[in-house]
Amino acid sequence: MRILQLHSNYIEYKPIQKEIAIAEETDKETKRLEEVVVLFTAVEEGDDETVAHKAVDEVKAFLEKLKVNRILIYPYAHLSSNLAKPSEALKVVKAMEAHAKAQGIETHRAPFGWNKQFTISIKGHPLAEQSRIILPTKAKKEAEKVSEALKAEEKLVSYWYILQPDGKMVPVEEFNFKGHENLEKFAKYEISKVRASQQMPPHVPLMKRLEIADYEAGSDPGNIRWYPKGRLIKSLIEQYVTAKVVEYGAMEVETPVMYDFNHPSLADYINRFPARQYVLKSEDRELFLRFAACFGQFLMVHDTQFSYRHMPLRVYELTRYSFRREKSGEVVGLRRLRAFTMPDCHAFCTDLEQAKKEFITRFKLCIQVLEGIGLTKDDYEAAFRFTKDFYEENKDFIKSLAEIFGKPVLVEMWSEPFFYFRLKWDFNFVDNQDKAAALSTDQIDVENAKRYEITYIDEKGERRYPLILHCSPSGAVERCIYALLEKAYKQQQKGEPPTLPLWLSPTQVRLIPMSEKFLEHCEKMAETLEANQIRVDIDERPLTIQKRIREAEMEWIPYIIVVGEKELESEALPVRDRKARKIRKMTLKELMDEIKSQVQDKPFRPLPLPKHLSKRPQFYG
RNA sequence: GCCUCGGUAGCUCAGCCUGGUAGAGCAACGGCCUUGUAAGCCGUAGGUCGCGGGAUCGAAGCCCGCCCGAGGCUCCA
Repeated sequence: MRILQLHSNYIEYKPIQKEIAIAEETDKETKRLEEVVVLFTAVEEGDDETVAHKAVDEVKAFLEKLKVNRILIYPYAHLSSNLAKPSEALKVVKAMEAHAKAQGIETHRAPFGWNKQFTISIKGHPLAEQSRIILPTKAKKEAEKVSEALKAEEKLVSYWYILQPDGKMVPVEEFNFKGHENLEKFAKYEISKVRASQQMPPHVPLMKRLEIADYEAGSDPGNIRWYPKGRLIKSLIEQYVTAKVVEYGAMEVETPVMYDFNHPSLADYINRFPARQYVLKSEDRELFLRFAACFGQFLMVHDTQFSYRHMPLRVYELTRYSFRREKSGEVVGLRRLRAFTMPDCHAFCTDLEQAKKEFITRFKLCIQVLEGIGLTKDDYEAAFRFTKDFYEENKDFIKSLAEIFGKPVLVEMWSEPFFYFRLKWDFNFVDNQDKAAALSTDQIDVENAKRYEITYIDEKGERRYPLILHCSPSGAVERCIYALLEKAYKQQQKGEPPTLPLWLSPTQVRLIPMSEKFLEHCEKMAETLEANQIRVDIDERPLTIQKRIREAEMEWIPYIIVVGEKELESEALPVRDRKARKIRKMTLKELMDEIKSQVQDKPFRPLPLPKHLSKRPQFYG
């Protein structure tokens, strides 16, 4: 809303003719007001009652200064190029009038929708002429864009159970959680939303101190800056997940990050997905940033020729980025971001039988992927979510999933379908604040093929709609890193040294020469290690050994070797092994074999920083 | 988004209540030390006290608004 506020000796105005259909009724008499503050007001798109109140409140504060208590609200479109619809504008203007009257201000209002003639005399004092811009509080503006799914979710009724590996389903309040403390925390988090956090999430100081990632104040909250070490870790996980999904049989593609809000299939889908979007304007279009890879892939497959012979048809994209405009109070560290990297893999299946089979393949794939990243079943809990109907018809199938998982699973059952899927599972990491965050997930989608007009040709030559499985095999990559850091912190709380998996450690081996004399020997060792695809660096700074050891330990470096006189003479190196918490005598060859055996099936990238510590900048602290 | 708390040197923080010359440790930089497995010593430099406004002779400090972060609420594919 824009207001031109004029402290006037008098104003005279006269309605001449109606400009729009919804113009208010009025007589065409000349009106005159004296000693009045005139508010020429333009109502803009997105303005609402709250804005009207805010505007009046601001004006009121001003009136008190001027010691005036008479206003004229004068609708005046020419102040803005982004006007609200007349019907909305009239509502807002009326809200201003009502609120001003309620505040005890003598309030007059010129009719809305008329072409008017006016004469005004403005007082000359410094405060007589002012302009104001009142913006809607963000909440209100967003409320207009909240999807139907979000609204539906508010009304959603869930029934909670624990599904045991043997297939028995027990109401959650009857389940004995002994030995399943993590599941208990997860269930509480999901159901009662109770949590007892006194501290800030430990991964946040860790991600900063380890120079992995940090907040970027120059962006929107939840958009993260990645330092070289973090970029390496993230990149390795990205490569790993992609390799596993390709191995499973998916075709990797790339699709746009932004889409037309008014595209018919998309607009409809957005309303079935419980998330908020970033919206941006470009020329006359309203675009939104994707929150998953579904759009691009569906639009692509819509144009694809395929039959039952090609199915299940598997399409994959690593979205860098997916955007979700989470509530600001929810965005935290690497747990919940507004821009994140998510592998998203869809499988188009002929029928429920094929979908179920594929679902099981992917379920196993996800367990494997997380394991590779460094998260075992002990680190996360599973939730299965489905409609009652689906469960009744597919009991054995759901039981078989629980059996594969091998641990009790939290079940959320809905009496009616609210979303576009009928069955969904997710793996959830429970962190040091007892909060849960979903990692891998898969869903059976029964709606979107129709919505996007995706069809395949069946054995009889007829067009049919496939079922679509949506899977993120690892969940957001940032969230995996969050889970690894939180897990490391848990280790530390138990008195163990915190570690990252060896294949993700930015430095795998650090060499510390006793003095310059031994630098050359270190260089040779480093060359050998590098030739074997091991990330090695050399701390040749003129600091004490103790200090350099300490810093290497604080960086969580898995292997540290001090090189001095003895190492020139002997093959046996004193390797400080972080995990074993001791110095192990071994040859370089033995060390290399040990490392290779641990990282063999994982991708490799070279050291992301200068090899020599003396050449290395400090990104944080 | 709401409520509460916080934002002071690159980092961690003191100073704020009770207004009057901006502090420490770590890091950086310069030097000494030449080191055998988690902090050696001395020195130098480093600050729009988050941003904007207000009251005051005078603001890091008091008042108001905004931005960012944290905890809680809410929400969570």
